[in-house]
Amino acid sequence: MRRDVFQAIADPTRREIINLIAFQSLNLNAIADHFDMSRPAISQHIKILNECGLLNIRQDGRERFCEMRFEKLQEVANWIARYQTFWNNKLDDLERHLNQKP
Amino acid sequence: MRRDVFQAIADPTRREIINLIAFQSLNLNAIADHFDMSRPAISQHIKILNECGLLNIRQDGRERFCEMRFEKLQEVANWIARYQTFWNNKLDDLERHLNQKP
DNA sequence: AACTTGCGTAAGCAAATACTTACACATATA
DNA sequence: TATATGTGTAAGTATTTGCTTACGCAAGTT
Repeated sequence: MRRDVFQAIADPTRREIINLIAFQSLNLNAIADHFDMSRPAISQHIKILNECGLLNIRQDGRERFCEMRFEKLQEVANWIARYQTFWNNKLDDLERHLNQKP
Repeated sequence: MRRDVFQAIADPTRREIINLIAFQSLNLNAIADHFDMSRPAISQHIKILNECGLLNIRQDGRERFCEMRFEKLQEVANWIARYQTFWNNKLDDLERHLNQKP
């Protein structure tokens, strides 16, 4: 059972959940209300997001509030950024080449 | 059968392939040599990467060279950037708060 | 104390995934 | 022409995934 960020954000439902809690923390039922899916299904998705560090769960009485953790998403951004730099330079070179006076 | 970038980069082997061709285009066998896996397996991974637009295939005689296409990876970066902005502001606010003179 | 609410988890299941081997086929080389 | 090389694809398979329903349990409410 792989459990990394790339795997976690591969699922559209989980990306939706991230989108929901990114700007406000919500409890599990509030999240589940947004989906045409059983509550346990959402519970399992949240478990996965939690296990790979994309969210924190704050217990408040019988409710559990999901709070986004951005650092892990940043890891993905960093992975992409490696190529981004190289690619931007390549595009710059191309542009310079095209702008060369004949 | 879903076929989007998030799904494509979820697999570690495919991320490795991206890493290999990001800086130099390689033919299929050259890519397959890097893995403890059958050539057809790699062929299938490349098919997926191709179908979701992460690479181009340039035919040269009997060889097929895989060339990275960065734009699709950029889509993932953009998705993350939405939260990045929000999150950075939050961190800035926190920092300002901590730096406040008492 | 009984009931409601919010949730986790187990069991079951269909579909997807990531491989394998076997084969086909075009392109180069002898 | 015969052979080697580079590759795609089909079929088979074990494992993983994403759901479901059923149940249990602790925290609040009556």
